[in-house]
Amino acid sequence: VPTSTGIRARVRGELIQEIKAEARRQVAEAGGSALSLRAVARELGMVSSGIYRYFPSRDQLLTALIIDAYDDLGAGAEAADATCKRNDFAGRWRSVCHAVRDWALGHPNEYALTYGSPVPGYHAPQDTVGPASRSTLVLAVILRDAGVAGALHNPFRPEDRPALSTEAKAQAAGATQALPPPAHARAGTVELNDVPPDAVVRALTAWTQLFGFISFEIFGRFVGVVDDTDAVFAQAVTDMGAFVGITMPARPLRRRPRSTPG
Amino acid sequence: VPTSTGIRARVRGELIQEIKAEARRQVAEAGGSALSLRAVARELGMVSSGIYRYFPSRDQLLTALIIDAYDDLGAGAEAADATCKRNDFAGRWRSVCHAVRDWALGHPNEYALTYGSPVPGYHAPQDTVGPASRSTLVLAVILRDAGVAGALHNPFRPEDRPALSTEAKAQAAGATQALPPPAHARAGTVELNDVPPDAVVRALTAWTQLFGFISFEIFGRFVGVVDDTDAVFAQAVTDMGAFVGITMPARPLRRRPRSTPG
DNA sequence: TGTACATCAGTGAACGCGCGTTCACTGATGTAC
DNA sequence: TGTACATCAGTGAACGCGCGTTCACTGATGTAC
Repeated sequence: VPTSTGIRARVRGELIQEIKAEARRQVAEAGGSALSLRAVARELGMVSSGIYRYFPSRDQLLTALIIDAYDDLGAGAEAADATCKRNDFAGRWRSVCHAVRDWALGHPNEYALTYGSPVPGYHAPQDTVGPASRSTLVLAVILRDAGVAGALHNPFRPEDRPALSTEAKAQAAGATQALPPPAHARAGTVELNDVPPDAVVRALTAWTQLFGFISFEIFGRFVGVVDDTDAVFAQAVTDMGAFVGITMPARPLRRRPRSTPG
Repeated sequence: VPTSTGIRARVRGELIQEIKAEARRQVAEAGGSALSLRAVARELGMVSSGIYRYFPSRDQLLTALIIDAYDDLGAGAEAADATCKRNDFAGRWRSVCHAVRDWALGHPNEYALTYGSPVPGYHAPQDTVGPASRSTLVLAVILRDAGVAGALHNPFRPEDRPALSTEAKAQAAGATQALPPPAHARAGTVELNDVPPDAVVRALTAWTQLFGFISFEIFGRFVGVVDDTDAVFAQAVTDMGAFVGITMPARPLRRRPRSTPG
């Protein structure tokens, strides 16, 4: 019976987790480029070369962290989506957007690792693209569901409604096909056939806005301009939801807990 | 006569420019954290310690580059704005947004330096905040001018118009006051008294969208999703201009020149 | 115009640091008969 | 159940690298009388 092999494998798995946890701690403190195998080993009471039993190189450890971060964010987005009634598209949109921001503010350096400028000298391998799209896919599914339910309307007054260029329309069709199947095969490929192309383009725009806001907040762009970022973010989520075409009823502001200084 | 002193000062100034140019080249190639005083000196045929005659530390050289980058971007935005008739708010909005993106795509690593995740171990000093706000100020002035001219309308159909939370409204008032005077004192403080608070909040949202899109494009988020980023960006600029409240007439797509592979 | 002195640019050696990765090794843990 | 062997985890020394910064120095360039 290979139970003894199982024990070795389990211990090995646990140590891999410990290494990642310590590496994550370092990334959280000083950013991705500060990740050092020697420092990780030191902290674990190990000699530096010992790490090589578990990760073949620094880059592979970094890759593992990045994949975990994407998966963590994606799981958070999926969980936030799951708390809402399926036909409450405004609620789902809000819930997922706030979950993405909450995760980012809770893990600023992991956010920087995944959505900031790439770590110098590191190039992401193919394995990251599945997990990377997981959170985006949640938003895409909301869009699709709203489209299928006929709950997407162009929200602009006729006289203010911008024309959709033929080139942008073509891109909307392309993006519809391009959505990859989710990492853990929770669902099949997302088809956006029931979403009008102008709404697809506005959704792409909203997608960039969501992460643009979060990046600005984490990288300090709002200092001296906006202090109550909770309020402005919530308003932006509402406005952009409406912009995409979801009807967004008013809702009281839910705040993030703030850490109280000693 | 101090003309001889003048000569020394001029030569000194030129070498400072050469050092910055070489440093910029390195940043453009490998990112901000790869900037090395030794490498700069080497490339200039100088011994590494010689640099210290011109910059007291690596961080100060990096700061100089960052300030230059902000100023370059800001000057580009101002120039783009200046090409338009003052009351052509749609044209000014488009022109400035495209100028910001053009600059960013032309200087991806300087963009990463300024709008990406902060360089590890580096903390930006106070001198950068003036230049940093220069490009933003151009957008703010367009918003103000449109407001003063009565050219801002809430573009949403009444039934899709999101409510403005009282907290967000308060932030709009704050942001109005907070806009700093421009770096080179081209104009006084920008007052947004004639811009309705909901439009101010939507403008903040559009601001984050602009840089969010550019960051996604430069950091490779669109790979496999959108290929004609020119088209989608132009559409996003149009849609977001309308979202803010500017009437955006249709306009043919102007493309960025693409580099043709050898 | 000519000399004495001060300023400044650039040199070269050195300090001390931490890094990723390799390699031959020692024991301990598990496997097969 | 007991022994012989293979696997694997972790060690410790070493290689070679590039970095930021300091410091005492040598000449050349400019200044003052």
